[in-house]
Amino acid sequence: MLTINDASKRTNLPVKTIRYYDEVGLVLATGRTPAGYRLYDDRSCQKLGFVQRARQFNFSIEECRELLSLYEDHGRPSRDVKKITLSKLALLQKQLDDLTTLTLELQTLANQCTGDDRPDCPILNAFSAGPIEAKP
Amino acid sequence: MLTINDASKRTNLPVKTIRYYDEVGLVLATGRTPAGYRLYDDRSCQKLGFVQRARQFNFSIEECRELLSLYEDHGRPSRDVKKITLSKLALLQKQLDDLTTLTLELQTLANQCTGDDRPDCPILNAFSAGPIEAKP
DNA sequence: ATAAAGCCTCCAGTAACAGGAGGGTCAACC
DNA sequence: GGTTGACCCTCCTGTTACTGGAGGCTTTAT
Repeated sequence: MLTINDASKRTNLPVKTIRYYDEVGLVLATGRTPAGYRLYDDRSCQKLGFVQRARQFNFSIEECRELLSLYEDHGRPSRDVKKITLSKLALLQKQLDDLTTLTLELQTLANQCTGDDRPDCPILNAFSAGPIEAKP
Repeated sequence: MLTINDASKRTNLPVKTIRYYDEVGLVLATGRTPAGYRLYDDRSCQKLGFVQRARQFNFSIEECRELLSLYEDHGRPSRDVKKITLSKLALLQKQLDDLTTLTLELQTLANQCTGDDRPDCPILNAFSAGPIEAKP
């Protein structure tokens, strides 16, 4: 059995985060010492790692909870997991598109700006006037 | 002079948001009626629009404050604005890269998953095992 | 006169933790 | 046996940029 610090070292998750996951019931501590110290075993460390990777994929805590329960249930059809994943993927795709547009527009503005002592600035002009048209 | 509702209609910002910007001192109401109603003029509406567009470019409230003060100061060198913009651009680029990698990896996993009744699922396997290698 | 719409302030909640205060516990060392 | 130092605990606050709602004026229209 590992202390929270050992579990932290094994998973590379901050102690605070592990405590938080316990608090919200996402990954519960396996047990407690008589003094109240949290204890973790291999299985719970594995779950912590699972959550960590899912979080890196932008899955929310609630989505992680869902994935984890599917992960725990060995009879579940892979269809369920794929469905969640695909909807998350669609969301990521939209974020990606938005961010790309944003970056392009801002880049256009930065290119147009001389960046010298003169006060005239296309960036501020664009912000004060309205939506931006990016030139290719 | 416009009421907060009129300003909201003109800028397409929610009333709550305009009130919030006043509260944090980002765009102050021009004045108040004897009854305490906020009033906005053309200039403040223009500032609201400015902030709205800057926010769409992922500038934080604090960054908006900075940009707004540069915007207000007509003698400022465009260098200052460009500097802020470029550092923001670098940040956006990193977000973009991360998101791209993420999307690719998740897509790879989704493709590998049959999504049927069988319980075997590459997505969950990957999450439980460790980092993912995307196959081209 | 009254009803509806609009305005106000203040409070709570959101996501996912991070930081810190105040205090108990454990192992080692002298 | 005492004491340091590293850990651990809970509880509280703060973060970002709002959103929603309660309770209560004010204005406008009928």
